[in-house]
Amino acid sequence: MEVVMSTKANVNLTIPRIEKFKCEPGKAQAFLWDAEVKGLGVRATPSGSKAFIFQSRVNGSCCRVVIGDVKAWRLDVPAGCGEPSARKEARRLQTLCDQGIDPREQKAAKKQEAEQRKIAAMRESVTVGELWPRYMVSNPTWRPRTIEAMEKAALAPGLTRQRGGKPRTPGALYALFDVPLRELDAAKLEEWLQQESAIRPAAARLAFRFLRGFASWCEEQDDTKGLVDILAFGMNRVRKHVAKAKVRHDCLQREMLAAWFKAIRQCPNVTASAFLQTLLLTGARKEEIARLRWEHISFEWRYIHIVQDKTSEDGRFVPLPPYLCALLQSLPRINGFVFASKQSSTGRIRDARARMQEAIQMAGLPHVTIHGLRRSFSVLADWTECPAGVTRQIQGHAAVGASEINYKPRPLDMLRLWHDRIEKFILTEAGIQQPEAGTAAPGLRVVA
DNA sequence: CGCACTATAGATAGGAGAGA
DNA sequence: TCTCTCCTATCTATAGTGCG
Repeated sequence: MEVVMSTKANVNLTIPRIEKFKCEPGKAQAFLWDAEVKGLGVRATPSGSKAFIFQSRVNGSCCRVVIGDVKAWRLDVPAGCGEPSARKEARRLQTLCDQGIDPREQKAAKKQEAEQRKIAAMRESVTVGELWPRYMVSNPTWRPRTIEAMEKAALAPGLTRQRGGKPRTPGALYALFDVPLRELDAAKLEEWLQQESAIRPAAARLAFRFLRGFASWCEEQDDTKGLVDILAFGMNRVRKHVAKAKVRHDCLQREMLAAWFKAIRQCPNVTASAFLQTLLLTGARKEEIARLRWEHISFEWRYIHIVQDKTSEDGRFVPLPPYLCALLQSLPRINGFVFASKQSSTGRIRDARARMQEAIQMAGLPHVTIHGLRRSFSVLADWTECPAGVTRQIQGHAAVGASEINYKPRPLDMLRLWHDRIEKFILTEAGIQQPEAGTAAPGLRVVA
């Protein structure tokens, strides 16, 4: 684009002249050029703003640069004075142009430099807590449960419990929120882990994993790359402060079955009683059973359809052995849930631990958790010499080993054969009168 | 193939609160 | 009063993955 030069004769710029100078009505802009310094001028616009500009040619093309507002810049300063002025600036720009340097490029370069300095300053000081919110929204594949756990790890102090009014304890990660990313090194991690592991080892372990994920993410971001000492997370001196996960082994052994069944069958809460027995007799996960609906059970074909979770997946089909079949059939139909509760907001059983403990106590047994019932199923199944793969499939474990990973799911009939045996074994050990071994359901092959 | 490790999902424990 | 829910803190289990 060609720059139109002013037709007006150059005048000696003075402060009064600049003040009087105005953009004529109807014109977009007006120029007043200095006679003393070549290229220096004042540009007025209809709105009344006036700025010193510099206009010249560099490498054959026009070049106009805004020096600044006339109110901000002085026209001239006495010789030898260090202060900046419009005339000085224009002379400087002219020398650049004479050298073939485009002042606009120089300006852009300076601007970029300033931005880089700003980023550098940010990098110097940005803290874990400042970046954490960005990290939290960075991965849309995280499930709600994961996000909840991460939020809890990052929980700030000052909140009150919804029940009881006590203060909530801050998350294990929160202690690091003030730490600049640059200072998140092995020593810092060690110090933090030592403190947190002493109070709540498992929570600290979880928080450490979240932090590690966060650190990898920081490495992937352009503006935070290279700030975290990512190797520190793998160092032995750090990792030795991460507590090992403990493994639970509590389980009902065969010789405990009689006492446990006797106690649990006396439980006045028939729903809780049936729920706990179902857990033992299917080896399923607590929540899988708790969310069972009547339409998931076929008494005709004797199977239970265990739905994966609310998301999708069609889950798995497990057999419904005779005793369990009769037990579930006897339950009252209160709502859509097999293990219904009138009090629960979800409409289904929430927590059967109290009944479990009661039974354990009544039976004089050692402590067994509800998840222990799931463990018990596979231990008890071993007594029937049921193939491990069958037990895993009934329980919904992942397939193990190459032969099973590419496996063809066993037909429900085969599972039923074993499942009936397992149930029979458990009930015999428990000394329970068993229902007539009625007609087995016709072969229903389900390719799940 | 087996193991170790990470990421994700879910369970246990304790206790306050509320309804029958 | 009893029994169950449900909130919170804490811990464990399982799937997925990479490596020797």
